[in-house]
Amino acid sequence: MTKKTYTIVDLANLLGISKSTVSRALRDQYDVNPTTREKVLALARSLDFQSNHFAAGLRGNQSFIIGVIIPSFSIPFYSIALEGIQQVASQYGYNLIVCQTGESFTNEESAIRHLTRSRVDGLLISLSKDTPNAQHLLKLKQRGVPVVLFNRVVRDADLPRVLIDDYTGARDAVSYLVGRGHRDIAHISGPCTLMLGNEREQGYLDALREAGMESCRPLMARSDFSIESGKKAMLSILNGSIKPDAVFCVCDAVAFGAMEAIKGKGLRIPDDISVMGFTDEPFATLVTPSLSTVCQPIKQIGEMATSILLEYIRDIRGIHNRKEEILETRLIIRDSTR
Amino acid sequence: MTKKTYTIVDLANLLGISKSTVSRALRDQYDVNPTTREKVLALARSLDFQSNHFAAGLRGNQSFIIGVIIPSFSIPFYSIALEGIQQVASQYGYNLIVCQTGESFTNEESAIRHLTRSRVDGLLISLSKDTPNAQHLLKLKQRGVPVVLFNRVVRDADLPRVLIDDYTGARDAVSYLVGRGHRDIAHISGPCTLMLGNEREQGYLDALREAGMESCRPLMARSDFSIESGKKAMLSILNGSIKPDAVFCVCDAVAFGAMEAIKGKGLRIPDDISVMGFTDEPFATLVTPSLSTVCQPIKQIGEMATSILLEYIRDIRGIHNRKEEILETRLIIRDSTR
DNA sequence: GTGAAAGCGCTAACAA
DNA sequence: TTGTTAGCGCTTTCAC
Repeated sequence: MTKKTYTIVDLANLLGISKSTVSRALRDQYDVNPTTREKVLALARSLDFQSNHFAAGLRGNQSFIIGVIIPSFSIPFYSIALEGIQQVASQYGYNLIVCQTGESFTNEESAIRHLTRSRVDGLLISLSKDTPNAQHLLKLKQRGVPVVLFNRVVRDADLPRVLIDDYTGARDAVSYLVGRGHRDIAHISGPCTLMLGNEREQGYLDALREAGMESCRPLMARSDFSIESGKKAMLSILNGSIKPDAVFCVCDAVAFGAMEAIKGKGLRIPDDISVMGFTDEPFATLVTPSLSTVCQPIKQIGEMATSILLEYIRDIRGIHNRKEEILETRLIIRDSTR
Repeated sequence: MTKKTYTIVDLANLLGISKSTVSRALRDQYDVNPTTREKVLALARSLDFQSNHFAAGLRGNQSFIIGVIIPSFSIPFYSIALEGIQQVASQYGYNLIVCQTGESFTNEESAIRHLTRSRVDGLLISLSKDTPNAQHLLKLKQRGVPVVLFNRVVRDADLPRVLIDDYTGARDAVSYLVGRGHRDIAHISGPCTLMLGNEREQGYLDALREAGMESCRPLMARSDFSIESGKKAMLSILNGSIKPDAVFCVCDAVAFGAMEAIKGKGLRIPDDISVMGFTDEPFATLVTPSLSTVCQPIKQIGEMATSILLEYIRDIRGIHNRKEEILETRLIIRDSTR
């Protein structure tokens, strides 16, 4: 029933030559008689022959697969980053196996185990919000598995990584709010384990300090990266002792949640409270009012992380020659800030 | 530098037994002396041994990989479906290689070639909007590659598939609008090649007919699945000879675009025009006003497609015993309809 | 209960 | 330029 899938031995027998010659002809990289090569190629085409990637990989001790670990498919940032990752990967003949952790450290660890067992040639990782430290990553490093981190890292993760300048992005955003006359600027920050959360918070604090303003507890709340938690955090600020006239959120999703909370209280955006997000996901333009935010070059982050990983894998760059790439952000003002 | 990765031969040598025994012990599925097994397992644990998936696959002629082809990571439907797919796949020890076509038929064909070359054990496919027919899929079928289609199919695709009842979903939605007193209901439909577009359009037409209303050209426009095209289509309707008091859109993204167009014209939603979407993506609740829509069990679609594919792969169901699964939708009324 | 040996499909010395 | 041969790491007869 099932049509047989051909092997190079089949081709060799059909042509009355050896399988080595077939193998060589197929990869045109060796001295093969042009006539022979043509015959092989023609037969391969007509039989729709596809050489077995895995057998080749087993032999050459590589799988041509890159493992990607992300917190969730449903975070638009990762959808877009994945497009960049896939583009570069497939350009070099690599496939992707993508695992999502659902923001759980345990799942992250098992994903790593899973992928190394599948003998991926390298790993692209964006940490879960629950990941407390980089122990599991350092183990990978010791084992010599090429790893590049992107977007979400923890402080002690001494591995190649592609990040954005979270600190400056946040400081610029808050400075902008200050410049527009806001006095009581609230901040909803991210999980304290991830560097991105700390950096953005520090940017917020420094922007206030530079303006001679005090930061104060009642205007600060912590969330994760979900809409729901953004809503809750905003509510707690709104119910606090000081009424904010602006809020800077650790990410767009949290900003969306904050907007819901603000509207729910019958307050107007931006008249009563300005809202500033971070990332510039596609939906930032679609909410009402459209969201002012700090734009990240998302796709480029994915592309760059992949390029660097491929440099390690293809041994262009020594594995212990750690590389860090910091990309710039850009402030985008829309209608949620006055 | 790089720590060696161990093989079963290493374990065997270390323990002074044969690699066959190690192999058997590791898979606890054969008669192995409990003591021996314990020794093997203990050593494997302490060495952090991970058996080579591909070598096993090469031997057993399977890769434990499922290929997934989707139009784009950035369509929320697929992010969610992917979660369901991954959940079921990993439960059975399968990995996912995901390719996106970017809505291009050419890319779809090359993704298929790519994945079969990688010897995936089966394929989960949702067609691109440009795919004109099912020729390429039938070729897969002839080659005996297990394939399950989901969500987006073309009419002549005689393969196992998981769909929703697009027709009924659409008819119910439009009937609801009729029942709420709307008289001039517009429709923005999808690409005419995909069944989903035709079915939803037919549901729209039949709902009107049942109510004794005429459908008319000026109230119908075609789009793809993008926000931009939804906006453009809505604009063309708005500039037409008949002013609609409601619009039923082929999907949520198109509805978001339509909402932008309507607002841009200074019209109010739902007071002047009601808007109805299809799918119930997460952002349906976040736009203003929140979007009334037809809810699909997205994650369940992914889970079910994967379960069925696995049945074929694991030969529980004969490959020529085609199976079609049609899931129900549910109308969700929010604030975009009056 | 365990070992020896063959073989999955491919690549890469090494010979010819 | 081509063929022979060994072997990647694993599973699975077939003996013992």
